[in-house]
Amino acid sequence: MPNVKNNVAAQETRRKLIEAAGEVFAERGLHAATIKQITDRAGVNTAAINYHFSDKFELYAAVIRHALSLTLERRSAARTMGSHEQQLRAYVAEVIGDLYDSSLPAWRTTLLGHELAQPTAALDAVVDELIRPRARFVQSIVRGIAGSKVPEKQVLRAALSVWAQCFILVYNSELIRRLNPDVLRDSEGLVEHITEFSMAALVAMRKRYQGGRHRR
Amino acid sequence: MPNVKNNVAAQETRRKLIEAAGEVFAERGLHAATIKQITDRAGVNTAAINYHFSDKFELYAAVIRHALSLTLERRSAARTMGSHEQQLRAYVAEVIGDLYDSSLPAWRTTLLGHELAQPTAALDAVVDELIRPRARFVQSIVRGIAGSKVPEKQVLRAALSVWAQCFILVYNSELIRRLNPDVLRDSEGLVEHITEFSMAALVAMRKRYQGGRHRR
Amino acid sequence: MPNVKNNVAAQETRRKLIEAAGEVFAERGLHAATIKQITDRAGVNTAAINYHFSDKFELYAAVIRHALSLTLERRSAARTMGSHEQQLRAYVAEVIGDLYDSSLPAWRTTLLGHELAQPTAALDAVVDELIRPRARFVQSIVRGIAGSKVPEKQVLRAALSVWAQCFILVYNSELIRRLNPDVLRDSEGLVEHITEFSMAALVAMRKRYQGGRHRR
Amino acid sequence: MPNVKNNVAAQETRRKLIEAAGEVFAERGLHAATIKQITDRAGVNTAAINYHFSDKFELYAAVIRHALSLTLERRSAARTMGSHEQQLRAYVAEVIGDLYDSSLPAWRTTLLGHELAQPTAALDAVVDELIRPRARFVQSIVRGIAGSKVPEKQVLRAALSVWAQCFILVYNSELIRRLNPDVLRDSEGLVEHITEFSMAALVAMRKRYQGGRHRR
DNA sequence: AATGAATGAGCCTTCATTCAT
DNA sequence: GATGAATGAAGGCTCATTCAT
Repeated sequence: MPNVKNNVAAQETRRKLIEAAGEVFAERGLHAATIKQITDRAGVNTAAINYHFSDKFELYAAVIRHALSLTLERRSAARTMGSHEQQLRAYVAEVIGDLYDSSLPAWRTTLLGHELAQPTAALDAVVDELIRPRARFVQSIVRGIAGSKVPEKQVLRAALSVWAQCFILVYNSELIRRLNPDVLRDSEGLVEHITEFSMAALVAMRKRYQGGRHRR
Repeated sequence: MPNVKNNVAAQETRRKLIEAAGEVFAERGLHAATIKQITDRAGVNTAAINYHFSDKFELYAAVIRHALSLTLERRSAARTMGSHEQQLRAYVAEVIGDLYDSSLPAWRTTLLGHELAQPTAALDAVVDELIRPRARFVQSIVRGIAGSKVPEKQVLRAALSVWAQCFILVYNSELIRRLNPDVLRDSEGLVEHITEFSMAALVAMRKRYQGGRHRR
Repeated sequence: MPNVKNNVAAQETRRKLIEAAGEVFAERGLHAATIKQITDRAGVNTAAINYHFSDKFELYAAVIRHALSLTLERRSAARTMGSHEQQLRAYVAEVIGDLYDSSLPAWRTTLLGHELAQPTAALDAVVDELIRPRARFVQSIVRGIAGSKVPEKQVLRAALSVWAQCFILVYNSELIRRLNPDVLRDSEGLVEHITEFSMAALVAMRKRYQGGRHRR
Repeated sequence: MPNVKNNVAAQETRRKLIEAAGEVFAERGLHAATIKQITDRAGVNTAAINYHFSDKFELYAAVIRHALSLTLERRSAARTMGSHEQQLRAYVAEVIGDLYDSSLPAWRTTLLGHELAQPTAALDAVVDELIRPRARFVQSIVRGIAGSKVPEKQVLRAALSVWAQCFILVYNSELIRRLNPDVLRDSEGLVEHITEFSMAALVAMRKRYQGGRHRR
């Protein structure tokens, strides 16, 4: 039977390690980060990683899982209610809001961005649990707005167009910051813009396919 | 001073090293890639890297520069001619065409994608020479389409929306392939979609700001 | 001062540790065996070894002492009775019987064999308490059979010849098993063979030195 | 095409490493020996082991192979000539002579003794190339002396008796030295003793089975 | 220009041991 | 008496780099 008090201390050590590892992995990447950098930042001994996570890669996987759970917890309950436009706006707000939620560690999106660019074995979980469901959700909204006349292929492309505008901001925010830091300052303006930009395009798409007047 | 024959051989060795390094860096990333993997693939001795590039990082920088030059050479002369819509279409085609040009090494966009996600000192060159000019060019097209009434802030956001749709496909193609491989099959369809989607949104934006009827 | 109940539990833990350690040390050797392997097999906590034996080497010494005591307990009372040949047979049976006594743990002879091949500080006890007394005893039997005319040097050599035949079987049984597994199947036949083989040689030696006809 | 001069230097480094490793492995055993102890004694860098032998275990295997080849080279050409007794004497002299050949490194038999007591993956080669052929050869000599009437089972046991007397001296010489150092002083006396002791026993065995007077 | 050999620095990991409970 | 947690020391190995040729 585990000692309760020690168990609490152990959980605290795990937490400190994951936090420190998240920062270091985000700064340097999986390979360039060293165990010593992580344990120094966490204020524990090097061997603690082996004790709590077996090895460096298992720690990395735990960090990714943690980053994932933090992001998933933000899922808005309100995003399936209201008009299509309201749903779209809610979704965009949810995704972009990730960037501005100061209660979440800043390394989270950076680290997931790395993982998406340079997949390790941990990628599958990220895609399956985070990316794909969001992409699917966008597809359903797009279908709702564009109407049933638009062929599936076009819906997929349009969903990609919508999703890309959000994805770029979250997972390539460092690049955006370099290109155009001002654009990130106004979170609500961004949400509004992406929603209107996409709505206009989707409504036009709907019209194009209404009454068989579509070109292709 | 090296004689001509040796110089030719040396150039050939450099070329082989850059080619091999491009592949290995794209597969594993800067830190995880080892010099031995690169020299083995290039069929040369380990010491050759230090001889030709002084160290591993210089080789990496040379590879990035090479990838950059290959991409920049594709710049279409036609993209500044014709109507705004034609210009937009030409631009989208140019960027997306990167992915489908089989005369270029496949590791090129992957490697640049890594660099954008996990910047090294080489990032500045990539942003300055490749990304920023393209972003600026998109802004000018967007301004042309949206008209002078639209505030600069909105133009920047709209340019981001257009640019994001292309960027995602090129520099996160591996992710797109996982999510929805079919969408990448039809290059021309993609170009057409992005152009129409963006045109519709931009035209709507123009209209919204015409005659002072705009909301914000 | 520990109470009785705990003391009994403590003795049980010690016993389990020695048993488990015997097996693991026999399988892997002193250095390759790890404390975790031992405590896992014993079903106790890692710290138990330090608590009961202060350190790994003390545990090893305790295991050797235990193996020694198990072997010494087998000493046959009958081996000093009867004719010289009977004594010899009794001795050979006693030593070889070690291998076939299923009430003893199998790791015992293996472990002692390791210790003899790669001495640690524990070797002295093994030689002093187990090996040397047996070697001396063989010498006395050989002297009894060969008679007083045979010079001491020859008796020592002959004792070595007798002792070697038994020693090999017990402490290199794994090697014998690889070379000729059948020979180990018939314990009684082995005892009989070694006795007869040695008796014939010793009797011949006695004859050679009788009446001053010896060569050297 | 490898540079000849460097190649010679590389061979010299390999030789120094094997020599040093032989000593250290013999002193401490495979696991207790450290790479640093070996490279320090060889006067080379730690990484040299990786460069020349991949890893510690491959070095160990190379050392065992080297020890084996040194021992095998001593195989006497004369041992299959002359009478059975002469053959037996030649064989015993060959095996025991191993111990007294000062041109051979002293760690050789110690190391092989360790390997026989605590087999690693390298054991197979030792048994197959060194031990088994010698055991077979002893069997053939024993058969020659004992005659065709003696059943195979008895020949195998007798060969074991002969072989054990030599084996003990060579591969447990450290133990013998502790028990009775004098006996090792006179190499020729030992050879003579083992030959005569065994001959007497084998001749007696032959007689016992002649004319069907044997007991079992 | 090119290469085989060698090296120093550093990394991940293991392990026996200790500490607090 | 027993244990979960933590740690310091050390080991094997990898790797970029350098050196001599």
